[in-house]
This record gives sequence, C-alpha cells and structure tokens, in this order.
Amino acid sequence: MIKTISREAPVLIAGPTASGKSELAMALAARDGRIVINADALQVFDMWRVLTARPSLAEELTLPHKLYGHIRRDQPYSVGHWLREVAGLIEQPFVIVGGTGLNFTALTKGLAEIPEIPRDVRARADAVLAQAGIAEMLADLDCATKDRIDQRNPARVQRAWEVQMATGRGLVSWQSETGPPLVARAQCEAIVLRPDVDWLDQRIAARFAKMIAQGALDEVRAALPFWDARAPWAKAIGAPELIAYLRGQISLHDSTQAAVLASRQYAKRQRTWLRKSMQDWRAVTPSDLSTGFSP
RNA sequence: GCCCGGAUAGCUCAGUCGGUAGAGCAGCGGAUUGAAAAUCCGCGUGUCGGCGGUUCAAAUCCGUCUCCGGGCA
Repeated sequence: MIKTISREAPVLIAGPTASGKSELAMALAARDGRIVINADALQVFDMWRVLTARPSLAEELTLPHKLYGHIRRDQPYSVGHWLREVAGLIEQPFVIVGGTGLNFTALTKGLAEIPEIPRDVRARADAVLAQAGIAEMLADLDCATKDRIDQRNPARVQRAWEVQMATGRGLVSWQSETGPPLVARAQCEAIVLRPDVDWLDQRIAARFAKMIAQGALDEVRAALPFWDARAPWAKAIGAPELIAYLRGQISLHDSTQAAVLASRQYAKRQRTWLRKSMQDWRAVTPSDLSTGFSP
C-alpha cells in the first residue's frame, strides 16, 4: 500500500490516537528523504515523551523530526504558534503527522490572523468566568459573534470574549478575513487512518501498559512538583490519572483503567472529526499497512 | 438442610399507596477558526431472574423454582 503513496507530493497523515501514524510517517520520511513535522497538540511539550507516545530518541536521531518536545511548560502555545512554525519548515520535503484535527483544518483551510491574547486578559477572563459566569461574558460580545459561537460552551465564549477585550474587535469579524491556507489539500497526498474500533481499543490498552513499562510514571513523577491541572500540558491523557495514583488517591490499576478509558473517548472524538472534515482524504485501514520501518 | 438479604439498561443502583420504569457511569451520534489529548450539545424498550396465582391492572402482593451474598447447622 505504501508504494502507492507519492514520493514527491507533500504528505499529510491524520488518524486517531494509537493508530500507527508515526510509523507510517517515518517510513515515508526514510523512503523519500522527508522531514517529519508533528501536528499533535500534546507532543510539543518537552516533559512528555513516553506519555504522549512521541517518537523515541533513537527515532529522532535516525530521521529529522520537527516540532516535537520543543515547548516548555511555561510557554504559551496554540494552533497559531504551530501554524507559524510549520510555515517556516515546508520549503523542504515533508510529511505532517498528528491527531489534532484543528491543526489540519488550520493548515488546509486557513486560520484567521488574530493577535495573541496577553496574559492579563486571559487572567481577567478566567476571573470573570469563575465569578460572574458565561452570561456576563456574552453581554460583552457583538451579535454576529454571539450568533456564530456555541453560547453554552464556556471555552468558546471565553475565547470570543478574550479576542473582543484584547483587540476591541469581534471574533467573527476577524474570522471573516481568514486568508488562504498554508497548504492546499489538492496538492497533497492526504491520508487518514481509519482503524477498526475494536482493533484500536486493544492497541490503546496495550500501548498504555507499554508506556508504564517504559517509564511513564517517572515522567509524571517529575512533573508532580509543578503540577497544575488547568495547564495545557497537564491535559495529556494519563497524566491526571497517574498523578492521582502518585498522590495515593487511587490504585495503579484504577489509574490505568481510567487512562485507557479516557484514550478511547478521545479516539471517539477524533473519529467524529476525521469523519466529517477529512471526507476527501484517502482512508486507509492501519492493520492493512505494512510499513517495514524500524529505526 | 434451615434462616435472612439480593436478582430492574452493558455496569452500579433508584423505583412511594399495585396503574407495565429512570438516574449516574459506559456506549452511540454531533459540534469544532489560537488552552483542542481541550470544551460543549444530543440520544434511555429493558423477557424488571423463571413459572404460576390474586387483581380491571403486578417491577411492586402471594406461592414456587433458579442463581448470588451472609448467617445458622
């Protein structure tokens, strides 16, 4: 199957967690001399290698990998940062691989250029939401924005509020000026991995057991002193669960069960995204894939 | 063998005075323009353990059988 993938065209690989994306990306990188660019929101953080199933040190030494583990926990990071970094990397042959649907949407459909939200605005937003609630925030938004966003979703309302406060302009107004995409879908070999659900569930469970065997607990223990459940890096699946174990709140068995469950639920959400927004991508069943790659 | 308690959705359990049942979790479907591994929305027919009986009407009352706990022998 891998022989049918273009050697020249840019390659995008999306798919749910644990579907074997990285392996395919590395096989293509090795075959065509491509760099591997990460499109996964959690694999950018430096403190997680095992827990986010980042390529191993050996793999990173064998093939050029970009945007993996390069963000410290105190650095702000988002799709916008990611997209700007990608823009500086695509002069050379590449394969972009990851499970974050939003990143691929931003890449192939464009992202509005909205200034970064200052820390103090974020802090103010957190306070308003906690003390006054969503209704208070909605009152500060323009009609067009209110109509567009999901008013019941605090994360979406807060984002709109922050943009309004930081720029004096409505979110929808900014979004209406979204420019052309960085990478056009038409010029790419776009592949979406669609594993059988039962197959994936088994892989997820097996992979978490492997993570534990490979030292995931050490990684989480190292993060314990500065643990902040609200921080983006703390959202890595398995991190809150293993923290609870290290704090003696639950057993390792229960912690593992909870992490595996959270992974499955994440995969479910990814399936919904991939199904809808990657309809024109080439669907591949990973169990049919034999990449032959080993570092 | 006897006594007590239990058996209701995939799981854990509610269910009043008899009017054929509903929560949480799981699961499924959906949304997604800078915290996205985030965040949010929607979806509840199941031999009420089996069989008989009483009743206009039984998850509910009675009998009996089966299984699971616990106790006494």
